Amino acid sequence: MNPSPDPSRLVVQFWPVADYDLQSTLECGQAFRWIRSGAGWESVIGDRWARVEAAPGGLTVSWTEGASEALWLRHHLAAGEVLEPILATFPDDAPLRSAVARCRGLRLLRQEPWECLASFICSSTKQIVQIRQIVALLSERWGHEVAAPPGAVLNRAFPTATTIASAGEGALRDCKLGFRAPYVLDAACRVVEGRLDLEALARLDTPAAREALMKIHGVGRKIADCVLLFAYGRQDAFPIDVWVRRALSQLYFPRARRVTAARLESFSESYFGPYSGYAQQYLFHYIRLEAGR
DNA sequence: AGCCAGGACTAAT
DNA sequence: ATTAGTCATGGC
Repeated sequence: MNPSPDPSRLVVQFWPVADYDLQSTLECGQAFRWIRSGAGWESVIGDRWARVEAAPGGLTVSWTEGASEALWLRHHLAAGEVLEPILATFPDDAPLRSAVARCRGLRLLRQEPWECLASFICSSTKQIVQIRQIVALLSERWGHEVAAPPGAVLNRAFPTATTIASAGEGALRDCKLGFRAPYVLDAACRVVEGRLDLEALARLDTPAAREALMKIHGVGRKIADCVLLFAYGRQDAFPIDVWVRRALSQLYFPRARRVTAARLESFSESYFGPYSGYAQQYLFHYIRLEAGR
């Protein structure tokens, strides 16, 4: 069953794209399966291997299947999106000016809903390095092999809901999911049994889709918003985690002793505009970069 | 060694 | 409607 990798089918293209900060985009904590590979990164998107490297004026991209255009990869990377008008909608304030100055070109990826959902259920009270490790373990043990060139750093897809559902809780705990194991299992069972239709979510409005996601055990407001933003392109979704809460409190309510979650939520809904989710990701990445210095 | 991590759930006010 | 305790596990 080994889809024998055929190096001759490796396609390499240069894509001209303005305003693309590849490192910020792939390492800002929105996705967990882009792995460093020399001067670039590798991943498996759906069931296709891909590699990306920053180049002057754009991206050098390679893949192994479907020789012509790789629209799936262009879509995932948001390489056709024009960033300037999005950034122009941000409020003109000091925090966002600093954030954009620091990581202009950061883009929101468009991820597979199931992988995104399962990954973010695993994210609860975990550091990003650990989430990446969990996702790698799950994929190595339970993902099916995909065609990849010799020497590729990874060659397995993220496991399907069907596979996870049949894997069992113990097998998931072996991948270091801890107390999140039954949550991911529950989500997988819902998908397999048709009680959760991830494709149908795309046709719901954002509040209805959020409500449906939050019915899954282990999915609260924050994780639901991550899935809405990173998988369904709902750029008005605004995930508030510990870092964003810290950023909003310090940068926008510096005098307040304590800011409630409800206050931050209503502020985020009214202040940041139609691309608030984009602004959120700039603030998230920015404050983490600052904290790491 | 102790605190924190892209939280959510439950039980108790 | 808020609040404390609990859940695994590892980085720093």
